[in-house]
Amino acid sequence: MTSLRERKKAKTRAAIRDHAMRLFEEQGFAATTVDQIADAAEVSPSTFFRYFPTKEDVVLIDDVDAVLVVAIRAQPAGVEPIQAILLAMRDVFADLSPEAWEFEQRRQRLFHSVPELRARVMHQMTDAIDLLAGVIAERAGLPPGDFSARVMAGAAVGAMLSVVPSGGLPAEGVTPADHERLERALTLLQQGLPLG
Amino acid sequence: MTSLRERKKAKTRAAIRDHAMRLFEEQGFAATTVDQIADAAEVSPSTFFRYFPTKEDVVLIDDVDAVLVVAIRAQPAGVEPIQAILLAMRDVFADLSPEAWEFEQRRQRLFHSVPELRARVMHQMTDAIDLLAGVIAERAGLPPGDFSARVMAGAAVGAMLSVVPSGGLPAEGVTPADHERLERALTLLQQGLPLG
DNA sequence: CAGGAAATTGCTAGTCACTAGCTTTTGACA
DNA sequence: TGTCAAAAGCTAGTGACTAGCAATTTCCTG
Repeated sequence: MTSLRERKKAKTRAAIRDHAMRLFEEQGFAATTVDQIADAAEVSPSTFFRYFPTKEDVVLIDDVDAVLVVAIRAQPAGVEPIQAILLAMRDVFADLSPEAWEFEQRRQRLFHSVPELRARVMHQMTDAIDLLAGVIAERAGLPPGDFSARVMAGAAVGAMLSVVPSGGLPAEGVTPADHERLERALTLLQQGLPLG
Repeated sequence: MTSLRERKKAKTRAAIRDHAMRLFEEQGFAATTVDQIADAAEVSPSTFFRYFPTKEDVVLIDDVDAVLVVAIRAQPAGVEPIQAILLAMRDVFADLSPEAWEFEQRRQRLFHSVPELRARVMHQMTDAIDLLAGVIAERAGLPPGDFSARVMAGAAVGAMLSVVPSGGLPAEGVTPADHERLERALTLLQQGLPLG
């Protein structure tokens, strides 16, 4: 079913992304030019921009939030909202292949060190809150856009964010150590944020 | 005490910012070039960059989080953390002069409509969490860096963020309507996030 | 007030991300 | 094999931002 064209396109996309990641890791994000990446991937600079709208986008993925939403919807109806998020995250992480896991870690490392990328990831947080708010309201039988569901979604995302000290949306790639902290954070939130 | 030099500098800075804001509002952020701003403010483009490192920074302020931290520290010792945040915000808003308030609203409107700016504001959220976590731990007599304090800080910031549907850190400028929602959000958080 | 140090500004020339429009190549399919 | 459309390359820009140098302005001291 996959035509030659599609296969080639996928290969080009992968080549660009791989060389970009490698160069970012070797020389840093800012010091790597799009031309260098294009050269390494043996495409023209214009082709680079046809595949990725900006240099940053090479390391960003699109539909991660959506995956989480699906996983939350898949939880049994009786489960409480925060608990459902927690279980859903476990499912998502359990489904990660070793390669995917390793790739996530590399990306996470990049996010960690490059401010511009961190900013972009944060930006997706608003969307994450929107999505989560929708799912929470849905599960609780509340109208979409319900304020209390929104606040809970915000608190959940914020709690998740606090786990990775220097930023990075957990749903988008976390190290194993972070994963455990993530669980603890959501558990705390579930218990009404006890201190100490 | 203010030398001629300092006064001139302040005036130049204000001129650049005012003209930039005006042009952004009139023509949009992307459509406004630094050269235009420089022309309008009657300085050279290089001078623009001496005052503001990037075009975005013209609309961004620096120490807003610090103000909030001070206000939280000023709350009486017995008050619970979230409550302290709530009271502190009231104090901060009460202290705003009418002009400052109006300026904040203009900025808020810009953040609302310009994705790049939103991203930058979000970026400051991590710092906000760090600061808040410190203050919360301090007030609760916990060691700095305490995990539960961090999670609470994250949840608080997230809850505040959820108030403004399309982003924008509340502490940095909110419309009056937002202010009321902000209070409600923190109250909900305080009550352990009841739904409905 | 003179006159030099220090700060501030402007200018020049550049790099790099990104866009628009056009031509050339290459895979698809009759 | 010939034709059509997708994809890649090329050219020429724009605009944010930097580095370094020269001119100007404010400040300070004698």
